[in-house]
Amino acid sequence: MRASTGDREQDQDPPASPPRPAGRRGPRPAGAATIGRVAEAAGVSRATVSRVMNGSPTVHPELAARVRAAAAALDYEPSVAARSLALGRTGTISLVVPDLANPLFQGVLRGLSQAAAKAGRQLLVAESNEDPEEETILALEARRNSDGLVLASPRAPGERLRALSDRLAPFVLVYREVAGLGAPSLSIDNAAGVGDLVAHLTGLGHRRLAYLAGPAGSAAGAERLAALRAAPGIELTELACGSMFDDGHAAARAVVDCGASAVVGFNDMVASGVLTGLHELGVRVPGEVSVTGFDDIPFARYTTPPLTTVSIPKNELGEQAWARLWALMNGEPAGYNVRFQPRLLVRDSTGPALA
Amino acid sequence: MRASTGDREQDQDPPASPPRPAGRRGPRPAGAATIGRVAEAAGVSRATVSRVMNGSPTVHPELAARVRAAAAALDYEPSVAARSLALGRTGTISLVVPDLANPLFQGVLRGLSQAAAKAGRQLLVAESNEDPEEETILALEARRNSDGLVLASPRAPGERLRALSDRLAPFVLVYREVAGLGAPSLSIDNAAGVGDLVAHLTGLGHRRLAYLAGPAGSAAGAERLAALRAAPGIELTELACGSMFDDGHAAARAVVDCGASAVVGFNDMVASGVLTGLHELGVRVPGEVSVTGFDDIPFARYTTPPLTTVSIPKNELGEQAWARLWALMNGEPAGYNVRFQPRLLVRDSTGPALA
DNA sequence: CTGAAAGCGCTAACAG
DNA sequence: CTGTTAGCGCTTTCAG
Repeated sequence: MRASTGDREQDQDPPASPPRPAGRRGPRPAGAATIGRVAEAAGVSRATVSRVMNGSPTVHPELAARVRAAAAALDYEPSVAARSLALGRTGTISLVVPDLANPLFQGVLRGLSQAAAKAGRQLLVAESNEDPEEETILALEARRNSDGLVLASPRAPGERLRALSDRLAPFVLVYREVAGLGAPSLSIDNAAGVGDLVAHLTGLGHRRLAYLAGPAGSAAGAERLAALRAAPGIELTELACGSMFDDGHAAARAVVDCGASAVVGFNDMVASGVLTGLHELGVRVPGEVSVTGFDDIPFARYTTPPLTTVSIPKNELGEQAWARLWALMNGEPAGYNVRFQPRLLVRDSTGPALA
Repeated sequence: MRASTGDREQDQDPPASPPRPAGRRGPRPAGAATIGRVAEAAGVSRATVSRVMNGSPTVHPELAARVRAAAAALDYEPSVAARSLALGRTGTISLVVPDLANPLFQGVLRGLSQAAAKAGRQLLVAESNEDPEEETILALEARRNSDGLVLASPRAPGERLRALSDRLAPFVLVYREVAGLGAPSLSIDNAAGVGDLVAHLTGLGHRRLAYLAGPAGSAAGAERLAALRAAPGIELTELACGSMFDDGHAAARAVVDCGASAVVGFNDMVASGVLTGLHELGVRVPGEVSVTGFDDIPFARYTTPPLTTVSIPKNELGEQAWARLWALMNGEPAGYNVRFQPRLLVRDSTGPALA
């Protein structure tokens, strides 16, 4: 990367829009239409308007038509707040994640967003910036503004989650399982994923593996490491590493030095980081060393060479979370926890070990 | 990409959580604490509790303490719905985008999310799946559940936006500018970006450029193409192309055939697609042909070679959108539109043209 | 500095 | 099938 140019921004166009009075009282833009006005205009009671607006079939067609006409004429839009108060629900659910830039959470965001939309529910989103304490606060807050919560909190102490459980309910936990929690959880079977990876690698003749360990706090990282340590028939070198591209990039040297024939990255970012690092060092992948990742982020298909990795159902986690939450919100039992089995995706970054 | 293994999912753990009654009335979990109960417990009026909860300084410290104690003892949490109804605002703003998987919108999502959080506001998110019609519906709906809206609607007809303007206000438009709209807009100066790119390329001696055109509907694409056509001193070949990696990948052949010494991608995805395609064809980048992208998505730093591209302030768009919206919500004038000037990022995918 | 009372806009029994 | 009547839980004048 060499240079860069360019200004920041630049104004233009004349201003507009008259300043409207700041602190009004009452929700509506001014003398906006209420159910009462519509009732009056249509010459019926508010109850009838309410029924029409909610599609009750027990209203005489003619009246219904009159009401609809009046509503349209007045540009009537029901007040969500009033509705929530009367109904006791908001029509909204919320999602709290550590980091919106992380593809893992983007996946559940998308899945959840679409599932919720399909059911006509709105979605509130909050991000904790990886702060577990903040996470629980946000969760509480988000929960109060909605009818249910999907929580991704990889690092908050289980104890705290259990303590908050009642106030968060109904909610479902994703990417994690906490013992004794009264909420369903959807998680990933990291051990199985690692198992598949190791089987693939040993099948190709690899014996000496290097592991690019992720950040210390990560529960997923711990599971993956444990599984690796427990894997039979391999000789493991653990290399400290973060979770980002640059961490993997920086580890390339150490990888070649340790003499491993295959390197297992904590996730796809560090894996593509080593990929680049190895390329720079003139080490051929998969010719001289094989590289694997974890997660199958969108980017993983497009590295050179395309990354062999373990795919986890990110979107599906979101969809399933919706299904669970929906059940919970309807008073159905939480049901069994589920642990998704990852899927090995063999691409071109792995090959036979040198004889 | 060769094989794949693995199951889908797998149950475990016994169930739990007693089914609670489905259709109750009233918001709270059951006989939850209301302001009234707290008042009673503290031996004061509801008005006083309200004052305390809202930090009014005009309450006797002792009373305040009693109230707080009672509230804590009862696990009191104010009803957001009731509050919204009485106050006339929800404490929430909303964001509507075509596609949550798009890095452009993820950027404004993050920027907006953080800015709103800093101000103690919640964020509602909705995604239209690229359907302009749906977009406006969602926008209306989202707006009703919040105090303000940030809308990214690259394809909805300007006419429709103008028509809806009143009902959407206060709102701000991002990545786009619509004439005669009563709302501020934050957009990108695509022509300037293209200008920088062309200057860079011609500076390196390139004369024959190929342009990988984006999808037809895109306003940004149109601006970029127009700027390219207007650029002096170059010979331009326009190649049909989409906006995805695979589109760029597929275009590699055509690029070499047309004899251009530099190829300008509609965005970073197609640019990295050609990068890969050219690599496969044995064409050296930037040795034989130079490649540029647009947007500076996170991935762009990590392609081989790293992509020369035009960076646009995605997060900042979100932050600024918040600032504008906040002003609007306080009855301040909409102010001038702003058009962000992109910044050329020269990395390693561009080099001198062959003599 | 505190309490009483009147809503915010909508829904849901319950009569008719 | 329609209207009347109570609220949902909180805020906010307005008196005291």
